[in-house]
Amino acid sequence: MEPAKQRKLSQGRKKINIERIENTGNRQVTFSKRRQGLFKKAGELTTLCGGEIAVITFSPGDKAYSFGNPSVEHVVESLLYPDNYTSPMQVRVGEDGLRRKEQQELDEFQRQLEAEKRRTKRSEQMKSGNKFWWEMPIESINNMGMEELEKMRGALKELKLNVDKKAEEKMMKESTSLKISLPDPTIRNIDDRASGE
Amino acid sequence: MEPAKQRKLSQGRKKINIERIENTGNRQVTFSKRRQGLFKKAGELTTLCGGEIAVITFSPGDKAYSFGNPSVEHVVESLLYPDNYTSPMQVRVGEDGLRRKEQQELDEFQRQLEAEKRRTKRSEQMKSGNKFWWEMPIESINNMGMEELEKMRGALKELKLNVDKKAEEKMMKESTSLKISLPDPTIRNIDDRASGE
DNA sequence: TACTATATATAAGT
DNA sequence: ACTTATATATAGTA
Repeated sequence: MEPAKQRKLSQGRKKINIERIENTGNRQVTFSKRRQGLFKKAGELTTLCGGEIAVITFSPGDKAYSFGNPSVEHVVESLLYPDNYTSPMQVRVGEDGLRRKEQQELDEFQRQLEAEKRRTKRSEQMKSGNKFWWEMPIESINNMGMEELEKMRGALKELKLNVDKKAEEKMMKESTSLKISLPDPTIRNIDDRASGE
Repeated sequence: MEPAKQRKLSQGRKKINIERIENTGNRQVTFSKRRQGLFKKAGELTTLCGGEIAVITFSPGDKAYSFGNPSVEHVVESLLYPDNYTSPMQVRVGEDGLRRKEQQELDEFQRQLEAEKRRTKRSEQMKSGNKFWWEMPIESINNMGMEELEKMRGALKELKLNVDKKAEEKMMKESTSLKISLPDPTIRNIDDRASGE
């Protein structure tokens, strides 16, 4: 009744050495599978142990994948800005219930932005240089839609005012004991070339 | 022939549900084991497939662990600044030779700043909602040192100019065919815990 | 920490 | 994408 069984359906998993897989197709498949496995484990780890985690990888094809709990950004910033420094991205909005809806729109938009940034292919070398969050890549501004641009514009204006104000306050307060001078000239130079004000 | 076997040396691995481990000691042990496993897998992935990877986790005790190839910083930056982006502070200082030196001082200083921040231990908070970084509240501005403040001020000004400019460009261009909406359906690879590609 | 029985991940093959 | 045999990871225990 039974048809002759073909020898073995599979030889099962074989042992492999941990070294670069030369076959391109194979490499991609393996990356895909293992990335999934890795993300799954990462998720399990946080669920089981309650820590935070971020995993970021670039595929051989240079595409970015990431997994994060609570979010990649959160974890990365926790690493970059330890201490009680309140992370700009994570600032509390709490008591002002009014903003919640707006908030969600923004979050959604942020996801888009991030995604868009990631979508682009990155180039080989990253010159040294350190970037701060408030040095937003011009590129991502280019990618913004009108609506978002306007929102940002308004917020930025307000923010700038606050910063200017604080800067001056501190300047007054610390001017006596301040030794460094991250001097105005430097900054003005930059202003100059852009604004011509 | 055999002496009575002591029950079993081990019942072996038991199945567990993926949910928070309440027992503290257990949780720590599990974190430790699984973190090791995760990092190992991460390493294998890059070796096998040649991509890049960064894994960052905070233990339940809030200690930071990370694994990266070639390095965490490299990968994180690749994610944040995909293209051959040059930060605003470094942009086009070229034509005016005079500014180069200042530029370098600034960069160096910034590096130090960042290093210093990293040294500190982070605290636990940041529970409630997020806002966009460009809607940074005053409280975090208050926490900034003078140097950082000044630097931010410069960058911010430039950023604002860029945004203003872009906003106006777009305004012109899109005023006829207003169809803002969030672009692009094709961003699958991010925040996509489960599915594969 | 070290051990082992078992749960899970996954290399090949289809 | 799906399957299967096997390699690996790991929960509970000593």
